[in-house]
Amino acid sequence: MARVRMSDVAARAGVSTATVSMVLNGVGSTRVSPQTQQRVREAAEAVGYKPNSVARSLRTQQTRMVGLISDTIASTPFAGRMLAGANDVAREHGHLVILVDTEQDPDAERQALNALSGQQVDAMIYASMWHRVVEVPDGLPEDAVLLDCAPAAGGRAAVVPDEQAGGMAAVRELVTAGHRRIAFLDAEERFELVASPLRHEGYLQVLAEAGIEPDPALHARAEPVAGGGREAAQRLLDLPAGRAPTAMFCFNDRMAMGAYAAAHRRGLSVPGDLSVVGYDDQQLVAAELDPPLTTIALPHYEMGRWAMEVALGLRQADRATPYLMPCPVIRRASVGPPPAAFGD
Amino acid sequence: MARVRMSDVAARAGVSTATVSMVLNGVGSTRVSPQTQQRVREAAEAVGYKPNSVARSLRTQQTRMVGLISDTIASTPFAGRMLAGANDVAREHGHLVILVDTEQDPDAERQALNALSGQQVDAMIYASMWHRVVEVPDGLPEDAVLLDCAPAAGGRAAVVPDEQAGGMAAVRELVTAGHRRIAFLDAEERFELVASPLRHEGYLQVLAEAGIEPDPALHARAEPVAGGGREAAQRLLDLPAGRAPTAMFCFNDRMAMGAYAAAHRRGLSVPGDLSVVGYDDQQLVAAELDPPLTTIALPHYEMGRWAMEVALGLRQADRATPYLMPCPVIRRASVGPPPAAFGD
DNA sequence: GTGAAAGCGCTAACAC
DNA sequence: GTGTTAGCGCTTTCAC
Repeated sequence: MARVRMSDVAARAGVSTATVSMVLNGVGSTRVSPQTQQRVREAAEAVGYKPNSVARSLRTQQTRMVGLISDTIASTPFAGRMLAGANDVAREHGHLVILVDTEQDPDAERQALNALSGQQVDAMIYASMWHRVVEVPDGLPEDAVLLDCAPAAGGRAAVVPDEQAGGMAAVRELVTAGHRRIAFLDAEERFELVASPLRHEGYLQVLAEAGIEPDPALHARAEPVAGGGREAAQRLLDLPAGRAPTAMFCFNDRMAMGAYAAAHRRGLSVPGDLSVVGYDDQQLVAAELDPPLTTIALPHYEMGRWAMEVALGLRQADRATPYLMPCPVIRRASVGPPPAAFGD
Repeated sequence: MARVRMSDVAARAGVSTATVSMVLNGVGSTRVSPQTQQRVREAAEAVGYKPNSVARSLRTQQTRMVGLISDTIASTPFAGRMLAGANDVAREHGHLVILVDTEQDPDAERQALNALSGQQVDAMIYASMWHRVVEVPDGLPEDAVLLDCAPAAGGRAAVVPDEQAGGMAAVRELVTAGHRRIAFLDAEERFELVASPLRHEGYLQVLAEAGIEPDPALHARAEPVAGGGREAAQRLLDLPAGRAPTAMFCFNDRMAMGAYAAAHRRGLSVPGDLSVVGYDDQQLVAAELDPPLTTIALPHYEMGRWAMEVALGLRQADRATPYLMPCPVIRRASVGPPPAAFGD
């Protein structure tokens, strides 16, 4: 079954292809008579006409496709939400997204850039699967939008999570519950996570607001995984009574998972004896922990939407500094008042 | 900066566009003189020529793009691996993938199908983000490949995990370690997971091979999440000594996480007192548990590759029955011999 | 060994 | 109101 073309519709309706084109694109609504329009539509329906977007793209010079280059779609559970956000906006506006995963290979990146520009995509998004600062590859169009990463050199539309505000929100949960000895289980510096100093800054700021003197002993660092969190938490819990924390703000949910383990090992209950706040809102971890973890969500879906909106010109972006997307707090059950013994 | 076309290269090299086309596509290598080829290549380089694939596609009637329709990319941590597999193969063969997420909305599905066929994609993959049986939407091309789902009506190329073999492998781990009282923490029937009866079948089969009489009391069902796993495990552990299991094969890693919790609550250690095997190999759960969980991996990456290979015609598929992709066992540290008390 | 010319399926000036 | 026509940028016969 050969594809039916516009000329087939035109022939059947007894009009020219120009007329068919106008009618089907709603352009000549005022110019073409209603009867003709009717006839054209019926003919199109009858022969099962489907426009060929390749031909249209060649003619109009726009493809209604946007390229999305990502460094590693596979290894992060967040990728999906980001793609979903971008995808939704694209679909809402009649666009398709071409996904290319470069796996952090500069070669693949160049190739992808070439392929996409050859494909004449209308816009491009360059996405990182975790918040970082990137060296923008040359060849990336000026108007490409950076998603979950900030350009080392600046001057580009970009969106990243507002980590500092997120850190503040996390610590506020704890301060509000009455805690004064609040630890920060941070990632080790060698991981070079841009979120790390930002969240720490937020932590310090809220302590200051609350008039709490930050205790350097309460700023622990470890590998940002469950095991690291457990070790760090154990060290903290080993502090002499009165100096030990009654609450922990963890760099991520996995470390929080470790903090739970450390507490349980010494017979402490969460949140009875120890309150815990995580970061990331990783479904598989945060929601399944017992008790469910209060945490700060990374706004991946929203960032995906934002990036696509800017890419499609639906929204203006300030190229001077990345847009900071708020990180909402997800209240579950791991925060409570400090135990009476440490009450004051 | 206007795009440079083939005619620009031709002009600069002093040849016709036909010649440029041949040279750049390596078609006329025998026909065009080496000198001319050289000149053309230099000219192309000099003016920074990038072929316009839209025009090429219109002419050649193939776009080197494959459409990948998925039902929910967002909500599963596995989506990424599947996409990565498909993407890798596509890239290895000079293709691009257009990703469309329909969020299980039949309307969006129809739209996506239309958009992709209008886009003249060379092939199509229809992916489910968890193993199920699907009603294939009409309009899906005959030669589309189903990924992680089986067509209700049959007759299509499809790939799904070999759940039964996976179940067998899991239970074999336990039998080999010396266990005879092995429980299966299954998902409740209301979830209608096609994997569930298949894994159960594998479980029964290995018990039979090992000459172990299956005890219906050891086939527990619960919601396939951590909480469900914990409850089911508790019930099992409540069985009178001698009837209680020394090992548990859990429908998924989250339930296994619950089984750990149940064991810990009653002071049992894993794997000292209780051996546990999961399913899925969810990185954030399986690897971070303490001790790390022995589990069966879902071969998402491989299935993604397989689907793309079939889609691109690099591999033949039997349309009569879905291809069963093996699920490898991932040995970590949650399996050991049964405790001496229950030794025999 | 190279070029001229037709045409992929569509849109948009411009005629009438 | 509707049709004619000229391309969009490329590939590919066919002529020379």
